[in-house]
Amino acid sequence: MKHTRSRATGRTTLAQVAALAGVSQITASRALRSIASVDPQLAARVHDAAKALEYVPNPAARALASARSQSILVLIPALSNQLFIETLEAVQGILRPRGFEVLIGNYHYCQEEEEELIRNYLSFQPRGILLTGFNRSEAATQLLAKSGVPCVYMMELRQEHGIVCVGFSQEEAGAKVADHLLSRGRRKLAFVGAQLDARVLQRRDGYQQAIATAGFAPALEIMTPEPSSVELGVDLFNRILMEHPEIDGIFFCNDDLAFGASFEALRKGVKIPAQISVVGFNDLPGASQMVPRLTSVRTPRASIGEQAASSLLRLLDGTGQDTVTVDLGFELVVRESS
Amino acid sequence: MKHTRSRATGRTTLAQVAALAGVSQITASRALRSIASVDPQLAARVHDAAKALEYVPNPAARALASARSQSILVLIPALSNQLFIETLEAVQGILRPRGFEVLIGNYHYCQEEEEELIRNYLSFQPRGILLTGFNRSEAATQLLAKSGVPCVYMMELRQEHGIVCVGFSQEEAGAKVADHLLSRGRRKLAFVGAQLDARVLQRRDGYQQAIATAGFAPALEIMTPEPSSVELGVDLFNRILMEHPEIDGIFFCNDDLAFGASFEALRKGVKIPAQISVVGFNDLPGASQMVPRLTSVRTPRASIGEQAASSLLRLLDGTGQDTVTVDLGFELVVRESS
DNA sequence: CGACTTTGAGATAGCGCTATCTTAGTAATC
DNA sequence: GATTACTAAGATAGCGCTATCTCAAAGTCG
Repeated sequence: MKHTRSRATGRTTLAQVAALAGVSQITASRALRSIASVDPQLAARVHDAAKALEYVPNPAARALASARSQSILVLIPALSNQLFIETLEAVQGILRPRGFEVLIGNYHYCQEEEEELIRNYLSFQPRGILLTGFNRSEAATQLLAKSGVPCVYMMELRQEHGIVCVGFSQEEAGAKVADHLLSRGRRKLAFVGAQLDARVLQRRDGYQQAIATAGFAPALEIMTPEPSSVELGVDLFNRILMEHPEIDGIFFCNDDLAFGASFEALRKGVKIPAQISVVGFNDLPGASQMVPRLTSVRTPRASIGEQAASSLLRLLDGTGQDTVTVDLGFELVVRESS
Repeated sequence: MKHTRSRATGRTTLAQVAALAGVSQITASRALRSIASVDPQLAARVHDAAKALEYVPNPAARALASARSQSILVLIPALSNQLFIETLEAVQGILRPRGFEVLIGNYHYCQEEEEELIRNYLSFQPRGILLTGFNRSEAATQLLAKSGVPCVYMMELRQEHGIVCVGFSQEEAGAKVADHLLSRGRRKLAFVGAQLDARVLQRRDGYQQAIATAGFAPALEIMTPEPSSVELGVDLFNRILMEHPEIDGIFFCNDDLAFGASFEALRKGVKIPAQISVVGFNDLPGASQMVPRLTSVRTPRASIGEQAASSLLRLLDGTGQDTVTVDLGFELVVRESS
């Protein structure tokens, strides 16, 4: 007897659907993929058969035969930051309904890990990749280029041939905060950055530039590679109070830090904004309820996810340009803390 | 000429590795999968060849040929809750290094969506599934059972044949909070629950039971299906102040809500805990820095993710029992707010 | 020492789909 | 009306791996 593997997966195959519909397997395949050259009547028969048999295509077989998957990789630097979660949700909201599988790669703000993730996930032949910013290892960049997989960059902007990106100007946002603090009469400004990713540095640059343009000079800059957190905000705020009592305005590059500072200020009896103005970044949920309500920069992270995913989709179906820069802007939300 | 599909994927195949190593393809396959019956010397040759050619296996081909993938599905009710993010990170920390691909399914606390996700992801033939709690649609349960894919349940406990679960007793946690508030002399207790998922209800049950056991009765219960948030905490706290001024202790089923209440209390000049004791749940980052520092129940969400993933792995390689209940406990962290 | 396990490596045959190539059948062109 | 040009549906041949089956070589034993 001819040998046949018995798998008993119990799953319906395309062949069964085709048989029931009375067409060849390839026609069934074409019908289910809505390929034009199939007679509408035949297509309808195939769809009915598929429904009747509860047919579910096998993604592995499809990927193997067509050398392309239906998955899209999203690389983000952290899940622990609410910011990226909102972006991710928006991305999924666009991609999943369109039948794409969203693979999430969290590289913990680590270039080596990002490179490793790219290497790994590239073996899944993703249809496209959504990346956060432009700062990555040379090897990672090479891998991406060599793979030929369409990429869309999120969060930062860069006008360069072949780059599709969706974000806002981190520099301008930083500048806006500096201008705001200066407009409040603050002159001894401190910049507090944690995590030190590329975006924080860009905000810092814009902020410094704005201060310089206004004819002043930054008074203090604290940059720490530690991840941003409420606790860290408490510590850094205390450090500023102790070591730099002259500071009258602080730009925390992340709301978490500003939250911690606000708590500590309440505890220490330091008046915000009377004594020190505080500005955060991202306008995370809760910022508006802080005591005092926190001035922050509202970033369009959900829209970024949405638009980036849509741009990628357009790139995939060929209706998009391969060089686009979508600037979604930001909004300085002025509240009590400044 | 014989027709051959030109794909130009440029990717090395197992056949090339086998050729370079001078063995048959199947032997190369076995060697790379570390299957015992391969001569160590041959295996070494194969590994060298694979490294030299930068061979990366094709997951689709592997999945198709073996009728099993290397992916594991994790279903969580929300990404927006920091709680689940920590669980997720822990799960990935265990699974990814072992070569598994972690598929994340977020069902937004919606049974229909969970069912849909299960239906969809099951077509990827995941090796295993990590689920949150036991509360799901009948259809979803059926799908899971029919699929035969090994499952591990997180967060809740249920001693039942064939169930592997890792979590803690939500009831006991609720009871512990009630006892604590009573021990502080609080007698007019309010329970505030949002989202109304199964776990919140379990905490509520334990809490009520404990109050009854102590010979008292709950004074107020606010349950809203809205998602938990700082803003909601503000609103509900205000509602309690206005409509139930007699309340002297509140158990917020989520820290978010307690955060909002704390802010509003500061703003309104309501003294916590002098006038009202406040207890949160989950001990999210920030709870310890709140003003006043928030009493909360620290839940072992990271350990739950870790242990659940490990249990699933054991189930997969056959070294685990199919009925296990791992109770990781919880800890009431008493701080200033009570 | 010959019949009988064990073992390890290779040969073969698909997994369930889709890319190509063919081939009838139909329409268009002169 | 015969030649050319399309079209739509089917036949064929894999995609890159692994499950099984085969078979020769190497033990094992009474």
